[in-house]
Amino acid sequence: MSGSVNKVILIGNLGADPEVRSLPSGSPVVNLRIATSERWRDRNTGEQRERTEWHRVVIFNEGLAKVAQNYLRKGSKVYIEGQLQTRKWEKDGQDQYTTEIVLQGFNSTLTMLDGRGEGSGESGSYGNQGSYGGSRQVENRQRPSSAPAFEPGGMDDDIPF
Amino acid sequence: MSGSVNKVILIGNLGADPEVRSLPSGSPVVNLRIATSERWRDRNTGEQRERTEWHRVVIFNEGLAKVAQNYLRKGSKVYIEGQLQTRKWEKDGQDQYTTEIVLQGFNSTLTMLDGRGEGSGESGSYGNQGSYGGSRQVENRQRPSSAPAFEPGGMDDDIPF
Amino acid sequence: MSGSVNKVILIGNLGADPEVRSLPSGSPVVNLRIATSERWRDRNTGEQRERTEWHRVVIFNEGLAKVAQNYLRKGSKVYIEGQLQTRKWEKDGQDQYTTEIVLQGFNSTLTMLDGRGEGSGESGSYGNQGSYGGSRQVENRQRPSSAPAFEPGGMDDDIPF
Amino acid sequence: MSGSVNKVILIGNLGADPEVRSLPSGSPVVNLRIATSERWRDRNTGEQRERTEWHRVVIFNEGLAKVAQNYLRKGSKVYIEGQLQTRKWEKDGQDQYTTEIVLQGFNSTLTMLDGRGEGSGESGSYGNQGSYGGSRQVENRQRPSSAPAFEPGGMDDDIPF
DNA sequence: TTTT
DNA sequence: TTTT
Repeated sequence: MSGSVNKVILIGNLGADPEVRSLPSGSPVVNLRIATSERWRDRNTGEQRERTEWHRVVIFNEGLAKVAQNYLRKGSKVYIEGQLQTRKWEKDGQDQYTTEIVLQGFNSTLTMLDGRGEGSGESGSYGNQGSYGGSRQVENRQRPSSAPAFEPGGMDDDIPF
Repeated sequence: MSGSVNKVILIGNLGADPEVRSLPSGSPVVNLRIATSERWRDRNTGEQRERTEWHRVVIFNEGLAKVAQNYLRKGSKVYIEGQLQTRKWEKDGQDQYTTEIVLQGFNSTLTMLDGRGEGSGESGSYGNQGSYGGSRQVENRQRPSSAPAFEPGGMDDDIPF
Repeated sequence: MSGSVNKVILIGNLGADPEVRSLPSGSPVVNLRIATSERWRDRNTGEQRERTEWHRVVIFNEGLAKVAQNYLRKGSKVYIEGQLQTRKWEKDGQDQYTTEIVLQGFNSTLTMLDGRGEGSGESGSYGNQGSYGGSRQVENRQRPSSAPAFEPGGMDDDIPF
Repeated sequence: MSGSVNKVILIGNLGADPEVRSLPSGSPVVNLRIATSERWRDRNTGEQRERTEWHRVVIFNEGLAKVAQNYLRKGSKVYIEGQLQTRKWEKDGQDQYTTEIVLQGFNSTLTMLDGRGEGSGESGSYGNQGSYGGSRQVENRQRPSSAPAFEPGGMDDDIPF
């Protein structure tokens, strides 16, 4: 089927430092554990309630994997855009299924929302968020850099809006 | 943690008719199986490849549950907005985890993208999409119906844009 | 037409303190100016480039309007979900059009992404982000608070995933 | 500023055939007019109300521009993901501003939601939606085509979910 | 100017 | 007019 969309948008905090592996090809793959929480007041008891959801994020996109590896730490707050994938594996001869948010290729995004990588503390130096945004966009950007993005006029030249 | 977002957006087709259950409270709960697919050309072999992903959707929102029950069928194309939740259950004494897209409360959406409910054929009469969009929005809409949504002016009254 | 979606998602910073007005009904309306920026490296010159986009946000949703009024300040970073609306007005007898991101009713969201309301400094006490998330969700939440959200089982009871 | 997001998601119908122009560089640029509508029941009068919003979409992304040019017609239903940009122009010596949804570079999407290109009728042959999805993804896809996307295991090898 |  |  074409005409389908599979998109996940998360804003949350890392529950642990990123975990880095390598594909046989040498490409880095980064796994993140991200928590999102919601709070609400119970309608019956009136008390404050909270629910935390944990998400598995897998980054295949090389540029984003490097960003994650270099700038994210336990506690970092991130914005993520990826897609849902469920994979099957076995445990004691029994099928298991794991659903992950995959960042791969176009239409994947990772943006740091704190400039500090606050959290674990034992982090070392991993720069600021600016260097990442730039590097990622370099590889995907397509607008001709020398031409203006828009020219006056458009669909209705006389009454352009 | 506050300041988090957990959002899933899907456009896909139902792999089966909706499955309706009832909560102890009598509220309907609807389960959907939705397929999203992507196609691409293999970089090495040049051949066309396709991957289909199956998603579990659970609708707790009563208005949306009724829409799903009444208007969706196997093959229906839908737009869905919900959130990720993973629940734990047991099988043969072993923990299992299932991740679902939950439509519940505010910020959940379900929109039919075909006016026919094409697919199974044995569908019977389940109306058109218009009746749903209306009914759902009735219960959530908040703009005072008699007042204009906007008045001229705003942050910079003289140079409003 | 049914079957349509109109959604804007922004993460950016307020360029000024929120501007609060009141509808004839007494309901508060809050206007925000939000900046989003992107940086990239120019393909030809290799130099760093930046583009900032300014957005007009209008909050009709009462709960979110109060949050904005109480907790946001110039410089605050926010996540916003709303919809596009263009309104027409006149200036010197000439039609003008202004496009805004409207937060109104269901499917609107405003989330603070910094816990401090940093920015202007002369802010006074406007609490932490947690108090907002809760209050908003109170008015929209629908899951019965006493019942478990999920029961084991689902569409395929034996092979639940 | 880094750490910002500027995203628009639309599902709507074309109010007119796509309008194709060319940049000085020869790259095609396509303008679309897209309508989104919402219906609700007036709380006071109880009558059905409808509001249609018209959006200007500008496609700079070459692959998506070709898809739009070849497969979209007046009446076509599309899913669009782009970003907001407001540009300034002059009319009778007075500043005017136009806000558009721009599809450009990574993180832009255009998906046909009807397989027919229904609408104008005088369309000629513009294939099916499949050919587009493929071609677009070819140019952006990054997963190594020969390697499995996932290997069993992950962050917690023993308790993988 | 679309669509239902 | 924000932010880095």
